[in-house]
Amino acid sequence: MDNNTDNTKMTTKEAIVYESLKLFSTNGYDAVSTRMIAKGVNLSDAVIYKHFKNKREILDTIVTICKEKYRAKTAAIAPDSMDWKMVEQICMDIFKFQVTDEWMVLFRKLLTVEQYKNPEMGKIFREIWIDAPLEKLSSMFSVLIEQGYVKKVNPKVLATDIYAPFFMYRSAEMADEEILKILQEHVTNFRYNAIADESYLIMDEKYRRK
Amino acid sequence: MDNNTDNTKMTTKEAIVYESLKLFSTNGYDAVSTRMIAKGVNLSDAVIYKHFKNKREILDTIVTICKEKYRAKTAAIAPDSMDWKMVEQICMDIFKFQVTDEWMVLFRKLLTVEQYKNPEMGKIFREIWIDAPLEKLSSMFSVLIEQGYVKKVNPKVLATDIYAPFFMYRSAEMADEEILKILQEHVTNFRYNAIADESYLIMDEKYRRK
DNA sequence: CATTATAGTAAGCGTTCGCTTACTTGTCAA
DNA sequence: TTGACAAGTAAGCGAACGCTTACTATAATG
Repeated sequence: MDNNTDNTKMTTKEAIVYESLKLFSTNGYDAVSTRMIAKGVNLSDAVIYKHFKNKREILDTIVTICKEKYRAKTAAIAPDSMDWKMVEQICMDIFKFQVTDEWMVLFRKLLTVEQYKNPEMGKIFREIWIDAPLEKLSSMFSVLIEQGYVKKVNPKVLATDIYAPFFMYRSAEMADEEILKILQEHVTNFRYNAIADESYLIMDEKYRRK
Repeated sequence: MDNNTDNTKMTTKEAIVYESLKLFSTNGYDAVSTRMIAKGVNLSDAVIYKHFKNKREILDTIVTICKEKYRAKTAAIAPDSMDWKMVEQICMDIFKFQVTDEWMVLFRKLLTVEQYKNPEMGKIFREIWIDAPLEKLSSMFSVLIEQGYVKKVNPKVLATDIYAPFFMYRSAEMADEEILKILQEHVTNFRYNAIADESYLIMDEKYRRK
């Protein structure tokens, strides 16, 4: 499937990048030595410098690759309709991608532990995990409000309200079933509060209130 | 006022702890050398080992001190009444404490960057910044629901909904006025959605709906 | 006044760091 | 066949690491 996690099919350079991402994301950039990385890919540490001019270039390569993976994935999330189901769909797509894709999970951890030391990392962290999701949801709510589906509330507030719990529980590495249950309840409750006119939903059994 | 930030009145040991906290919280434990700490307090690096048996003990001391500061502060937050005003009060008290108190800000950053490397740090991070606030708010909502003030919704969902935005924006180091405005709107909107019977609020001009 | 403990320093120990050098091996086109 | 080159290794460089030692100044105590 995903050859990024299948070490046997990776080139040495790819293996170094992947191993470095794994180590950097839990230990932080400075706490990981080039010898640790080399050991992880069963090579001499000198071979790293055949593929990268220095340690920093490994980190830069990671950032470039992960930003591109993020860009490609989020570009694919294009709403083809604009109703409540789509909001739920977008929410779940974003969340699943952020929690399922191993590179994204590791990249988020890396950005988390490097955000204060490295301002560029902090900027990327905010863009990817806060600003972009809020903006996307915000613009969706704007349309839904205009169409009369959602109550007239500041769309950024709505975006914040629905997204923040995902952000919080995800940061906590607690994505077990109890959390998913709470998040599901949260979305249901949010829908109940936000929707102005549910007649356009009543067609779908799934959304019918008890 | 707070002698923790007044270096002139600190003992050498206190100065070392404070300087270490500042450095650890932005750079991470491993990326900070004992020589950097010593330079920060204008002393020879050897003097650190007159006060601490090793580098790790500085970190342990920081954790002990900050956990105690946290415990003392949150123990002081005891609701004397149980109405909506109190919920807002608790929310704001927790938030202000978490954003204003310099030791808590630095400690939160430290836990953030060390949470994956050090499981104990991860545990403390979740306890202080997620579990404890959710539990506190949750129990308050339970009472308010029982009293009929708040709609019958899972109290943990309510706690999540009101607290998560504070968590998210705070993690992002974005506590500027625009964020505070959004958070204020968020609380207002939450109140509007959650309250079952607003007659007990109507006495207070502040809460009267337009 | 002599003693003792505390808080500081300069120097340096052994180890690990990022990185380089000199060298070997395998591959593949001319 | 050979020659060029990419991909690997062992060894080691200078610097920085955590930490120790030997020593000094100061202040309190018997």
